[in-house]
Amino acid sequence: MTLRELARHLNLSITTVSRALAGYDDVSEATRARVREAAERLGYQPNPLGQRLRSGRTEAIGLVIPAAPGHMSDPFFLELAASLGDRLREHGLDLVLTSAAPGPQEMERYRYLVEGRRVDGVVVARTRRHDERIAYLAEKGVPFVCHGRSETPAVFPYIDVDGEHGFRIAAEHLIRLGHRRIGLVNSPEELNFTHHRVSGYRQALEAAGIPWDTSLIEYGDLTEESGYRAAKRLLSLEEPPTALLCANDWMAIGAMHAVREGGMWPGKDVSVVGYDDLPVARFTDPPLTTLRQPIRASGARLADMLVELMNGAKAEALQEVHLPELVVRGSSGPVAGGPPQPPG
Amino acid sequence: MTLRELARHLNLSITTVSRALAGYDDVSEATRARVREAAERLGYQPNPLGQRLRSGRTEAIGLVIPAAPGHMSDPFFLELAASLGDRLREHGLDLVLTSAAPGPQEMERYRYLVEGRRVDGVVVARTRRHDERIAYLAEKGVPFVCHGRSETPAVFPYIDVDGEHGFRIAAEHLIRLGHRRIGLVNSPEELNFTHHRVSGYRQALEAAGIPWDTSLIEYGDLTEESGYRAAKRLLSLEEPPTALLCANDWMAIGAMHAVREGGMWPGKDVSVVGYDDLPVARFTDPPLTTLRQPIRASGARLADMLVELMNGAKAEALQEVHLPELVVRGSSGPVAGGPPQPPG
DNA sequence: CTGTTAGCGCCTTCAC
DNA sequence: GTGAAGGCGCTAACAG
Repeated sequence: MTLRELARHLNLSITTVSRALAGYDDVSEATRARVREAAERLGYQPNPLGQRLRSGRTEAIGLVIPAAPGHMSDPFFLELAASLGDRLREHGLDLVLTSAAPGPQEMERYRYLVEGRRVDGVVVARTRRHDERIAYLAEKGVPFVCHGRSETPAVFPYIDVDGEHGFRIAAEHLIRLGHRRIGLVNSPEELNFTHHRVSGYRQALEAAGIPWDTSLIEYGDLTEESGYRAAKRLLSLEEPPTALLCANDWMAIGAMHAVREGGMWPGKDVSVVGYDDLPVARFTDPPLTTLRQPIRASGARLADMLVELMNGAKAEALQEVHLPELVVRGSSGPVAGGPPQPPG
Repeated sequence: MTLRELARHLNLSITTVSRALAGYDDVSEATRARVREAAERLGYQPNPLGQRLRSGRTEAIGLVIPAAPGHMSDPFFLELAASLGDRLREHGLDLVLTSAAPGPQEMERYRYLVEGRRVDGVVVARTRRHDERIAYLAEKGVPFVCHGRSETPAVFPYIDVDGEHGFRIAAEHLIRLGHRRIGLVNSPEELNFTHHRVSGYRQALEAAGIPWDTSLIEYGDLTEESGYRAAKRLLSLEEPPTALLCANDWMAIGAMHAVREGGMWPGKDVSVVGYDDLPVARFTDPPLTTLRQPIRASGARLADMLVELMNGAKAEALQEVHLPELVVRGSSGPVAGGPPQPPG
């Protein structure tokens, strides 16, 4: 059922039908009613292909998940994608999804979306400190919004969670429990939030007069496995930490496993703190102390921001930083008499 | 840069340029070379909007994740979506993603995609025994493929994992370890795989001469929370099970938590088995015995199937059932002397 | 108030 | 080997 067919049924011109349905006020109420009724009855739906060619807009937004398949156990991205997709649909936009591990292939995906004119805008997730994607999109002048800030020189809308605040309150929490050797199971250095978090951690240490010790920092790639390995390394130090601050819940779960393997108890011998408050965090043993981020709300807000941007809003006015909230559970507890024995 | 502009640059007609680029052989090699070079140099890319209107195809495939935002911690869907998206792109198709909890809103999403002509085909995930979505798509004649079978009367391509086999070998494993009271932390009854799995479980019991006891079956909704609750109920039976077979890893994690809370040890007092082999399964304490499904490969294969279907392949020829593999870890072990004491 | 006309960018008969 | 013309479905400027 096309506009033309509908018009023929009604003995009207295509134009009139189009305008009647679009709600123009230069069409008589009688005609409009007749058109509406017929459209309803015959199940007319405008063909988006025609509308899109006409308007030059694809009515689609792109999202490239920055992880290779097989390494995306992170529900974070699913929540983000789903909430984005849902809210975008309310704005009449489709969400087009692909994935690619950071690197040349990832940039190729962006070029495909942008230069192949497959989307009107883009959402960038998990920003990096120096972010090629942002530089590219800014240069091309494509509307885009980011989950996370970046030091890449460009002005763009973003939502971020204040990782500095997060790690500061988490470290303060541990310090209050008596911990003075707090290991960091850190995220990759290239990620933008890594720096904010480290600096929050540092602030808490300084305020408590605890010396800065780089041997207490180990890096992982946000997977359980990498958290496990990083924790292993930290726990085998001569003077091991009594607490582990981890950059996400997955690494915290890996870290707890390492603690267990060392014959110690998370929350008793070694405290462990995560980040994200995934649903699973309530069900680990012991349940995980962690920082809660509002993922779902962020997705919806990012969708709104992108629409506002495309409608001409200023990027400067579309920048938000939210505070994470510390959720204390059993995996963090008072420091034990002395530091725990190293494993083995 | 449009075809017309490119043609003008070359002093050629649009037709010739179009055909030169499309590889028709009725264009001279010299012209073709000239056209190719200019297209390259000027960065010509065909506008998909024009192609789509012309061909009547949207070049997009829809996926509606059957879960409300906030309840989709299931990395399964992310893996599926990402692997689908990547492979579809190789076929020149975009993946359009939304989500909706099963129910009227979900059907509305499908209608939006299909009747709104926003996609050429659809992927249905987590099929249900009687599946409205399948009935709808079959009736509309839209090309679609499913992850999972269904009893809904329709012939369609699918990939499924043999849950009957899975739960049978898992139950056999537990029986070999001496368990005779094996509780089921089951998935929702409306899901198609639930029945296959229960029947595999039943077969194993029968083969071992263990009587069927419906009080050992509790239902959850695949979240940790529901697994926790179901396990609580089972463990508070007068004669509690010594092993818990769970329909996915999340519920298994919830179940292990319940076991712990009852002062018992997963893998010692009560064995726990999951399903999916999520990355996290290696890092729980104890690590989780579970059934491994090839999710990533399934996504890619589903994309291929859908393309084949749209190219005229018979649906009957596109139906595959894969075998899951039992991965034995520490959460399952020999039955303890007697049944464990109920908690509290 | 309604209809005619044109054009978005592409592809594909058909004619030369 | 190449060009002209038409049309996919829609909207909007412009007449009447």
